[in-house]
Amino acid sequence: MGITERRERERLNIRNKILDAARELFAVDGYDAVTMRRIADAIDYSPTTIYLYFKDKDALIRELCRIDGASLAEAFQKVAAEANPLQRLRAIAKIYVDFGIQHPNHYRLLFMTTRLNEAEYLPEMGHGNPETDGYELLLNTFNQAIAQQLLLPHLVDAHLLAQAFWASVHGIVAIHLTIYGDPWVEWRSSEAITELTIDTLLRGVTR
Amino acid sequence: MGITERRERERLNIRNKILDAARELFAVDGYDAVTMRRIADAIDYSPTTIYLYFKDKDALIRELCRIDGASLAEAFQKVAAEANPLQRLRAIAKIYVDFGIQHPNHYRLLFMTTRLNEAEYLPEMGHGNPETDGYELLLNTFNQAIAQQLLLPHLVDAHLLAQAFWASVHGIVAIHLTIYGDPWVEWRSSEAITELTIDTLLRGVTR
DNA sequence: AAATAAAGTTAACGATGTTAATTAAAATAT
DNA sequence: ATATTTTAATTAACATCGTTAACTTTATTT
Repeated sequence: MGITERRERERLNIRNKILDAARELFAVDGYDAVTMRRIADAIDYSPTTIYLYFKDKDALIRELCRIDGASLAEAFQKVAAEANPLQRLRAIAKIYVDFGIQHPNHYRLLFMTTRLNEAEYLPEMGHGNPETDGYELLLNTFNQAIAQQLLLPHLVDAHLLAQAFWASVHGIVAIHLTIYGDPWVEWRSSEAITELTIDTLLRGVTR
Repeated sequence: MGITERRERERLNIRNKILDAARELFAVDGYDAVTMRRIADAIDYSPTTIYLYFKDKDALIRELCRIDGASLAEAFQKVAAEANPLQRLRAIAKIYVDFGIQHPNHYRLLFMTTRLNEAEYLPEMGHGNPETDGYELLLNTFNQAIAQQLLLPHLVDAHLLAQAFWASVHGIVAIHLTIYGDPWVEWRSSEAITELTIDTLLRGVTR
């Protein structure tokens, strides 16, 4: 059955060519700059061919971000080895902010847009996914911090803690990707903001 | 000269009708749902008439948000009366989050999109503008907190403090307007997240 | 009443995502 | 080997969008 295998291989090949062409446009100029016709031009296929490999533009770019988000998921995996929960929180924040700043358009799609049909994406939301993995890691870390009695005694809800922590770090990235640079603010560096935020949060949450 | 006055009045009238029609579409369904043709339909004018009153769609909706953002600017004005800087920070955060949750599409445009031609909008960025006013208020508040020696002695940069604070609060809203509700997270209420965040930040920043 | 200025409309352009109908290519069956 | 069927890809077209240019109507001024 080498014949169906080859076809599968060819199919995957074209699919990857589409993804690569889309990535080049997307990473630099964002969602709107990726048009079906420009992708098609880049790979010398007709625009409609893309629909044989992806349901629509949204599915294509979501897949792109899911794949490229693996680097974030990996970084999260690595940092899971850090024994000290509080140190791990620091590392998570840093990883997260770095990813957002270095992959602005990926970040925008992953964390700054509403998924229109949530139910459709639920199946892919298992392990290996940067969104779910990141939250899981954060949750575990806070649970351990609670278990090790590092936090103030009234702080017992790991979900609440994780979501507050996430919101703060997300805010740093989100601001960096939108209003950062607007001339009516004397901006400090995102690194400085991150550092102050983490210091403050950890100080505010520990005994 | 009652004639030019009346014309001015009529002109303003139509302008407002455009804004009202646009607001109805925008507030409920967001930027993309506002099309020139739908606005035109709603007010019984041709689509191109709108261009006699606004440079383009972006200018129209930005003006809309500037106007409606006045409620936020006013709320900020009121809270400026609060004497205690730390209490004022609490109030600012609450006002900010409330506005974002109650006017999601306005918030999206004001704080979650990049202004394409920054320079063009600089003139309107004076007083009465929710963005600049809010930041100014935040900055003043931190400066007072520093002056009153309420903060840790090494915290002397009001800009840095304001930006970190803003980022955290913005993150709460931003998450609420995008991934909040995604079923792979056991969400806590935005009020709870806000409260924990403010408590933690204030505890982390004060002596 | 004629000339001028202003306001508004119609028609059209160039994009975009996407679907339906059609053709080309490849694999399978006779 | 040839005919048939399945698969892959393309062409043509649609609906919608923001926007511009040319034209028409209405109001004001001379």
